[in-house]
Amino acid sequence: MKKLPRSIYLRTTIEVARSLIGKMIVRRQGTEFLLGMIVETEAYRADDPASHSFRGMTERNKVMFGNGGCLYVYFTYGMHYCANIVTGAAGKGEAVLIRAVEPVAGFDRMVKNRNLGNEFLNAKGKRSRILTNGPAKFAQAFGITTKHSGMDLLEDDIFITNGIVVPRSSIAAAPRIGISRAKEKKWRFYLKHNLWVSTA
DNA sequence: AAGGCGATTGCCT
DNA sequence: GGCAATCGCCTTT
Repeated sequence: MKKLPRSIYLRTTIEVARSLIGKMIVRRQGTEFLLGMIVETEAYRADDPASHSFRGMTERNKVMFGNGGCLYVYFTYGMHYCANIVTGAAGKGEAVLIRAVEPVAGFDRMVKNRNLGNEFLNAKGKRSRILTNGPAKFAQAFGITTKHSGMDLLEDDIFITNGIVVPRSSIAAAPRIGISRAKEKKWRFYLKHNLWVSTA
């Protein structure tokens, strides 16, 4: 499968967030490949009080100000990692948070990465939702930590390819989750009726 | 130098 | 539905 070109990530952040729904994120762990279909994203703009970049560049968020198409991973609540795709040209300070994916391949490895019990192996439907139905759950299932922050998605460890074609009418726009500012902005996008969406 | 809090999760009631 | 866990970063003294 072919990686999405850099130009995809250089469009407006809202457009990137919406168009990533249905795309496939691929993680190579040694000889294993983990695949997930992106089903939920959130856009964070530079002029957005809810964005880490709102008050300018800091040691934590400097990756957000790099070139579009790189990974920005941050650590929060003393225990969780969240993964974002940097958007726009270098210096802009915008990104798209990956909030949820539907597991497509590497299910057993995801179970191990999440430290879940054997009862989840080969789990189907509702029982497996908990694998990747939230930003920190996705990051943990895919083995993504701050060590990967700054990686380029046009390289071979973590990248994104075309997935399924999703009609615009199948994508919902809603307020973002877990923020205290700019709550009214409908910059969360998700695949309607999908079981792995965090609020499903 | 210190205090508050977070783009969350999982457990408990 | 409510709340503890847990710590690095950012803001304020």
